[in-house]
Amino acid sequence: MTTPITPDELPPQYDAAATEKALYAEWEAAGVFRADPARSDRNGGDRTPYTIVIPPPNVTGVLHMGHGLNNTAQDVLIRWRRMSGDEALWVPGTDHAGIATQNIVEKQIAKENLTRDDLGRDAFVERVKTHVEKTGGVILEQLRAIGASADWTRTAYTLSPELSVAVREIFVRLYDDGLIYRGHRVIHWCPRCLTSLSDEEAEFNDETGALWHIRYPLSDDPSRSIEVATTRPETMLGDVAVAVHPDDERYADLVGKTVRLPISNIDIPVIADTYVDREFGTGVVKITPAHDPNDFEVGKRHNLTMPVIMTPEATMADGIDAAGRVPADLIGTDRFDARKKIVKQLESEGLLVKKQVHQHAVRHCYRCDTVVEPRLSDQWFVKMAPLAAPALQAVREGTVRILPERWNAVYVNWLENIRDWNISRQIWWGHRVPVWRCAECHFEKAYRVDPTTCEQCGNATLVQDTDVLDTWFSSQLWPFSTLGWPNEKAPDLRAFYPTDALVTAPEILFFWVARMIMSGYYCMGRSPFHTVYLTGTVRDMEHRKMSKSLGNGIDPLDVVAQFGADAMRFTLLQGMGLGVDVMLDPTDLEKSFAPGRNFATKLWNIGRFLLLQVGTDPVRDFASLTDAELTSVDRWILDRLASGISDCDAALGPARPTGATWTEQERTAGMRLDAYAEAARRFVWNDLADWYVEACKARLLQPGADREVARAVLVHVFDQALRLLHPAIPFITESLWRRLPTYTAGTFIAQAQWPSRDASHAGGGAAFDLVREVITGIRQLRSDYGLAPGKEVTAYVVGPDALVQRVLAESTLLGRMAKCAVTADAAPAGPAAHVMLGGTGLEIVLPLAGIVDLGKECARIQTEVDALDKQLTALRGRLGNEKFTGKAPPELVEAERAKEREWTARSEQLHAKVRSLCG
RNA sequence: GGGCGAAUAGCUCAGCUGGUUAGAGCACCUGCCUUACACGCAGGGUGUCGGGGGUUCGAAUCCCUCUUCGCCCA
Repeated sequence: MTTPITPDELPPQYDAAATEKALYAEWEAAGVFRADPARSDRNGGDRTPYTIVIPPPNVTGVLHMGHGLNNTAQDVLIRWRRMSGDEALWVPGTDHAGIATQNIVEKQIAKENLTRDDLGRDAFVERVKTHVEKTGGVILEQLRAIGASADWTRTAYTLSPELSVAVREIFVRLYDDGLIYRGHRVIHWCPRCLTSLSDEEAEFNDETGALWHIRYPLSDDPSRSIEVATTRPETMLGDVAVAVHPDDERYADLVGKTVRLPISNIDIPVIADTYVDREFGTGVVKITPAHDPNDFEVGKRHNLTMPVIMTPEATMADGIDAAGRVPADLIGTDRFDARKKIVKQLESEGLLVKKQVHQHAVRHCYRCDTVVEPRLSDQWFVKMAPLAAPALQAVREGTVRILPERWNAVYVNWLENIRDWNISRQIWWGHRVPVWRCAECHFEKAYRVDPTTCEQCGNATLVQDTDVLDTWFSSQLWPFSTLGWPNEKAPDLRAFYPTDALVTAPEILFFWVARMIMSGYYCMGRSPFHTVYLTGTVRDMEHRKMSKSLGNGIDPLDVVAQFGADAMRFTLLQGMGLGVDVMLDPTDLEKSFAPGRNFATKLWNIGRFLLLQVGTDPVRDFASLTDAELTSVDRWILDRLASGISDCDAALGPARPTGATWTEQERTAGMRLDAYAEAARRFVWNDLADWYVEACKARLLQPGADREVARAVLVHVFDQALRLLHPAIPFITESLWRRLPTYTAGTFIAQAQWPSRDASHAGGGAAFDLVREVITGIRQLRSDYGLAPGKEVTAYVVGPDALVQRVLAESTLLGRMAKCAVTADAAPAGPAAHVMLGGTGLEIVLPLAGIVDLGKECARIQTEVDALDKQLTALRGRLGNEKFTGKAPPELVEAERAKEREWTARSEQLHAKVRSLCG
């Protein structure tokens, strides 16, 4: 049963707003996106699973164009595999985003003049929970608007009870394996967020700063001094030594003596350590063990004290081991103000030698952009080297491939030099570190279930660690925690792990991707996926990354509202070359999304034509058509369809490695989403619309057997085209597909079979290709000679009889598409324009008395033959060169010979024409 | 400072392991509202393949070098 079509129902412009929401609701209600673990062949089913886990957006986030790009890519893959018969699962969900979410709520309560300490831990966490419940998940709703075909029944959340169990489980395992430990060292500290950060969370920014050269007088001889250089003078209050290189003769006699630390006025030793770079600055380094990671190492080697001279908020204060170091007038001063004051004081005391402009990289908090302060503290760390080993091997041996390929080296380099991961954060929003310590006997242990009494001394005096875990500690489990881990028997886990492709931005290769691979091996013994596809970045016309702070973003929902989700998706796909950034103009959405919008409309109108012309009457079963019934145009479009399908398949696949690891060839194959979009577009627009639909118009007007053949082929080809395009353009394809006469009620194109190449039609297009050349040739002449578009002309076809007949057989088409009658009669004498068909001997003569100027026609052909002869001369030169014929591959030489024969024939044909025309 | 990548049409990019008359989309130029579509149709390529050198019968493609830009890491 099909819905009757009225022209009103199909306006010339597709109305996205009226269609998309309703269609999406239908898909969801029908469970089209729901995966069933029982159908996975890993659970005894008959389908190969194909799984993607979404990079979970921040729970309070809103959709931006980066999400649009990323999720369009994932949706194309998942829809493609779903149609290909895989048990396709796309797991959606959100990340609790510890620091980011806590920051938002802290800002909120700041408006009420409250701090989190005013509320207290429990009340604050409740407050964040409430906020998340209210605003969280908006982004998942927005993903539906762009057509994301995720299985919403499996929506996950990194802070859900289920995933919290997973976090506890891996923590305890790592702890019991000795891979989680408490470390006392200098870490990156954000004085605004008041938490430590991992190395990855403290991002480098290149900045122009200053290098101050400061004189530290010798204690026993203030007339002599040693000069140090620093970019952070305020830290000198925490200096415990100055260091020189042991082989540096300049300072050899000073090692062992002490110098007087200015401002604080205490004596500190001069020590020798190979850490010092003799070439940098003065070759003397001040050692501040509590406020610099390198100095910390030096301090440990030399058994130095480690005074902390700042508060967590980075104001100056006497902290641990720092009594008497910070002068009274600096206490409570912000670090940067203190820097100015200290420089000023040094200057007035004549201890400032000079100030140099200095380019250096300064670490900033990735969440609030505050300058990170290195700070000595106790933190929990994960020992990474043992975890990194299998993850490194996975990429090296090709179990996991990273696309674009160049990221492989970046990944390998990072893992080879991996450092332990600081996982504790001094915030409240997140998974609390599951370690309890006994206040009585100090026994300490990590627990899966909250303990009540100390297992060593039996006292009920256990206190839980107050830190929470890095958000990425829970995200690293995402590919298996979302599937039911740690329950190894969970049906989803068995059915869908390992997953297949991971699609994300290169920025989080280390934050997230590498850690998922490591934890995948640690917890599951296998890599969580075999393909990492790193998308490009969405940028504006000045190539700046789109961002909230720059205000150069584009809201995907605006684009959906104006042009439809299909138009947005297609535009993004076209720009999505492997590793290529996508440029869009936030000030001109019309221009930016015109390509997708135009194609969406084109597709809609092909459908409109077809539905209105073919009608709703039953069509013949395509399979029942005999070869004899098909016309040359039918054979041509079926040939083109076969190529189109191959092109799409080659661009997208292979979906997975054929063996346990990717072969050299497979490793870089597929995932060319732009090539897929272009191949499908080219087939639909340039082949189907421009030629086949035009060629069918006359056939559809004439009732009879051929009309039924045309209807059947048209419907079949369009059905196949819609399927090819569905992953890219889900909404329009679905709404057109259900209106086809072949539609079965209750079915969805989203679940229809992906087209497979029908080789029986391959190569069947040659006959019609000749006709296309004739039409194109005539159109060129018409254009060259400025014939009015409506002006009918007569073409006289000259040449080999078989070819002449072939052209005459398509006279209706030539009349329609070239406004040209054809005849085999002898052309009348007089000026005429000519089309010579490459090497076939076929010639089309258009007598155009009064229009064609003999001189111009002569010159036109002369130009053509000159260009050809130039190429032909080069070609003959090559073929005459024995070094070429001797060394080049034989098949190439043969191809060149064939080309020479063809060009020669054509050249002769043209030369003959020139002789007859130009005398 | 270390490593990696890129430079091809006005713009964004394809051109894989050397061999096609160097391509696509957008933009642009010319002519058309040919009843599916002007968000369209027909025709048009507008290029010193960043500069210089080398290897080769043959280089956009490989090597060296310079210039410019980008990314990752410290």
